[in-house]
Amino acid sequence: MFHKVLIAEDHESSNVSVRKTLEDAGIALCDYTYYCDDALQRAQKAFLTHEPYELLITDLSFEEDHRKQNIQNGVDLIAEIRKIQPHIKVLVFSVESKVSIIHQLFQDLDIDAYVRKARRDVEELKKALEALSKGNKYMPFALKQAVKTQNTYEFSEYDIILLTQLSQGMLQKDIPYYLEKNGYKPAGLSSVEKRLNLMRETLGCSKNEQLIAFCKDLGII
Amino acid sequence: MFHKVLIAEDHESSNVSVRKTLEDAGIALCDYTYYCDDALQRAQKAFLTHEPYELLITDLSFEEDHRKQNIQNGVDLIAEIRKIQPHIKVLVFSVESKVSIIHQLFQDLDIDAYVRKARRDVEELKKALEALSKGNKYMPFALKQAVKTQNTYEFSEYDIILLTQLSQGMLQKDIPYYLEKNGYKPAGLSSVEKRLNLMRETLGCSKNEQLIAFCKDLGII
DNA sequence: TTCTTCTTTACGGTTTCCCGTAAAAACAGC
DNA sequence: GCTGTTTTTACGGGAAACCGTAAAGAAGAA
Repeated sequence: MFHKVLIAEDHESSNVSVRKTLEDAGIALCDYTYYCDDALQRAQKAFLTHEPYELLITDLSFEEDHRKQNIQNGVDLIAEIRKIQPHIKVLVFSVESKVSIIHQLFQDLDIDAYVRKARRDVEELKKALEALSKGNKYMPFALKQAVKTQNTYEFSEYDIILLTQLSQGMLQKDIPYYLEKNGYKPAGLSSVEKRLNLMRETLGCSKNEQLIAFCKDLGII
Repeated sequence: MFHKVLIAEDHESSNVSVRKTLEDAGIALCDYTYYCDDALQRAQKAFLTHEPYELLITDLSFEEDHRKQNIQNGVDLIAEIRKIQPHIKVLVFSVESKVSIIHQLFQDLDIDAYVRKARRDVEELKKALEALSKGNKYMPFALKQAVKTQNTYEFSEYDIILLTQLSQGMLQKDIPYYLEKNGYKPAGLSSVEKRLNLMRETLGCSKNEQLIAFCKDLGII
């Protein structure tokens, strides 16, 4: 089992639970922070004093408040800590449920475990710790419970620009001008129409209003 | 301070933290459930044996899983428990941050406290318990401020029907038929147009897409 | 280069939406 | 009953969106 663990989690209630879980698992030395910058600082210090953390447990989203932060989310935090300590194990603990996003964490950041904040999350945390301490990865429900809906459509940056502008009240016919001014291509009205049509078609939306509502629900815009 | 508290919270980690917070506050008798139906059942039983709960702490959203539930969210749970025990105090503990939704909880369900899952949530829980035990309500600071500055526009049931239908892809011109079929008045297309126009005007939206996005953000639809 | 293929744009017809005006209906008070 | 007010509906012109098709352009391969 691990000896020295670092927790980065802004929600106090989650932070407490993670700590308690580690305690129950017999991990005595566990430090915690509510901000990414603090976490990085602690990791740096621990590494320099030759007492590095073996495991980082972090959330993905951190809320902004009065304290200005350089690092504002878990992904960046992981990247920064890995720069100074490439082989630290990482467990991500978050509410995120989109398979594609979780998959990216394993693929791009090479994280070691993902536990979703959900009904049995403490139980899962324990299992994940178990697996990690044995040198295994832990990616539980990720591929099993394929998240609901046929959200197979991949929204491009271009799509999101269109949706954002629409949702901010820009007329469709004015979007070409906006696109051109900001250097996005294609900029023709027909292209805009075609793209919107494709999105509606793919997602089974008959009108733009429905499309906007759908994307709002997905948190894309 | 309270003597008997019931917790309904599906996330195990949050559930644990709330329990620990109550414990620290010296509340010995605290039961917890991960499902709404279980919570209702316990409340019923406690009430019938003349040992009712004094306080309900509940989340708003409960995730579905293999266990089919009659009650699927905190709002319904509160309503059901209040049917049998109208004066039970209620503290809602949720990630919801939309002012309009929280405001509705106080207004329509007459809840006694709201604590948002966030950076200092355990601290806030303690304060809320303190306030409640003294017979006070506990509102997040942001809400008190926002109550005044909140957009004065009151969404009627009729408005929400229009917005909902639009967001589900119904053509504007088909809405009169729908309204008439379901007995809503007025049902004329002009009335629909006028109402939508008023909403856009009042909320500073130039297009329906923007209106839908706005209302999605507010959590109205 | 030329040819092919794919992407982007331009254009026209149709539908839907937007908005103003006016008629019709509902409602209140007398 | 009548009269004035408000709400609802009907209608019509113009703008925007929608949709199909065809032309223009870009990219790649021979």
